[in-house]
Amino acid sequence: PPGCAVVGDVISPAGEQAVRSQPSAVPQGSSRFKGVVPQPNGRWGAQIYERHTRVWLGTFAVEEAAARAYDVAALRYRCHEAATNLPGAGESPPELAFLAAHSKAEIVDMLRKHTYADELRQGLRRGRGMGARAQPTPAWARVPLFEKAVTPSDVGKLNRLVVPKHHAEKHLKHGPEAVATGKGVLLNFKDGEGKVWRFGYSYWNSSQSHVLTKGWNRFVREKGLRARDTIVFSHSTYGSEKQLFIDCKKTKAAATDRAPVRMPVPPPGEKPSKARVVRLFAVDIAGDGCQKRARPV
DNA sequence: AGCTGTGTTGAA
DNA sequence: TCAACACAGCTG
Repeated sequence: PPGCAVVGDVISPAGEQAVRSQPSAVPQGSSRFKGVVPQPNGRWGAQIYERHTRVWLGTFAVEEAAARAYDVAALRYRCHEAATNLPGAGESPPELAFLAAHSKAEIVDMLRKHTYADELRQGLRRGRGMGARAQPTPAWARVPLFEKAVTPSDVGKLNRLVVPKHHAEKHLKHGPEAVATGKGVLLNFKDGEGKVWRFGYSYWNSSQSHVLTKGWNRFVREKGLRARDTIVFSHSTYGSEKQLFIDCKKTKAAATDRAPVRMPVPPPGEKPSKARVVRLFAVDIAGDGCQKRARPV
């Protein structure tokens, strides 16, 4: 049966880009959706406010996608009182449980990376109601593909990882159409914690190199990846769906060169939840949630 | 070079 | 709290 390939979408086939007739700023006027703002290039941004500050939810090619992102964030931030855009939002108890099982920062991160749908689906599959956190795939369920010790430029400002040619051609083959268009593909990976990462993967003629591009810098930041650390690629052993994995082996850091690990888009007023978070039955129990609370105006 | 997402403002 | 507008600086 169609096992729903998770592996790669072709990057926006360019059919969706609305034709911009007027070069003036913000030609779109405004959106009919709450939390959705037009971008100068005809795309759509999504944002939600909390505590006087804006939390950016990412940009989207289609207005409805931005509206959906706002809905998801609103359900997580405001629970029942959430005013949502699209019909049916918030009517799925499993999704609500999934939302409750993740911190605001995690949900926002998924929205900005466009991995929310994937992670929700996988979370629900692993299911069990509220326990729907991502889970690591054990080593025995994977087959190693290749490793690379990252170079300074791999973790620098270039926002790209050079994949050694022989490894790329053997393990990360992408369709010829993707190469032809020069656009590349988007590849989903999972890390050791079961978190989904999405990277652009393309071939740069200028440098004759296969590279992981879009999304790579985020991975570097969040993992605190530094030159000479090693990243390991693998894929699942079972199923024909080659779920890809990426993990990093940090080199033993000298006491002096600790890298500050920055967390992704920490919305103000909330602690990032990566490392040790107070969690009970997979639910945050810090003052983050939607418990009833006296609400003086 | 183009785009994202922040700075900022004024209205609701 | 919210979106309009402008644009610095990040990203592909």
